[in-house]
Amino acid sequence: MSTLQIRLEQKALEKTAYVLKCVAHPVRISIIDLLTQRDRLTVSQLQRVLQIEQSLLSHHLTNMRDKGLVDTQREGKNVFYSLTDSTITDIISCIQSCKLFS
Amino acid sequence: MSTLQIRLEQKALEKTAYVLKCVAHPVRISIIDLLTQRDRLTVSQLQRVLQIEQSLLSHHLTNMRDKGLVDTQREGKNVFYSLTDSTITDIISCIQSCKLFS
DNA sequence: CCTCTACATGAACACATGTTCATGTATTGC
DNA sequence: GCAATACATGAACATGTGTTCATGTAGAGG
Repeated sequence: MSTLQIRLEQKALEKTAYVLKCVAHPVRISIIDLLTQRDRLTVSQLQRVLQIEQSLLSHHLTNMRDKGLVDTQREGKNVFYSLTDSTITDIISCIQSCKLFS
Repeated sequence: MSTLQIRLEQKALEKTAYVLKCVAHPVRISIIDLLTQRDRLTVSQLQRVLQIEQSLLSHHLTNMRDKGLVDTQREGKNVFYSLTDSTITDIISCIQSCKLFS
């Protein structure tokens, strides 16, 4: 029997919690779900589906961008959002397969 | 091209966010990590490894219990904590394989 | 240059969360 | 019954988060 210890470094723990906290919101989970379906979407496109106030959506997107979850590209008047790391999707499907969450 | 829509029901979204929010904390991630290594652990055992105040740990554990992440069994003076759903572990390993989190 | 569209930002607020400290409760052994 | 161990709980506080509202900026078209 090996000694019991935390298998993650402090830094990794904090980063993980930091990013997970950002995922842990209904609107932001929806955004991730939508971005796995379309690769990239404008704010307006997201807003049409999510049916929330433009500024609220913008705050959420800025939040996700700050934490490195999404990237942006401006094209004319539009700003396209996309997932920086598509493996984030795995977390969503992982969650869905978890009885705890249903 | 199919129409764009959120593939999760509102209830599922909320439950997912609710539980994820609970996972998203360094101490609680550590607890999950430790409980995947040992199946069940007492508060004192956890405290020895985590090196945090007893009451703080207890609050975190109560929190996790309220949200259905862990179960408890009392045996004499000890209370054993265990994961209710071992698939929660998948989220942790999923996170670790995700570049975003390192 | 004006206006419209698309998006971002900042202040303000209500509310949730993390932590500490003090105290409470359950079980065991004497 | 008393003390010690193991754990839980509650109040209080600081800090963080989600949301709204008002306003700002950037690009396109006329």
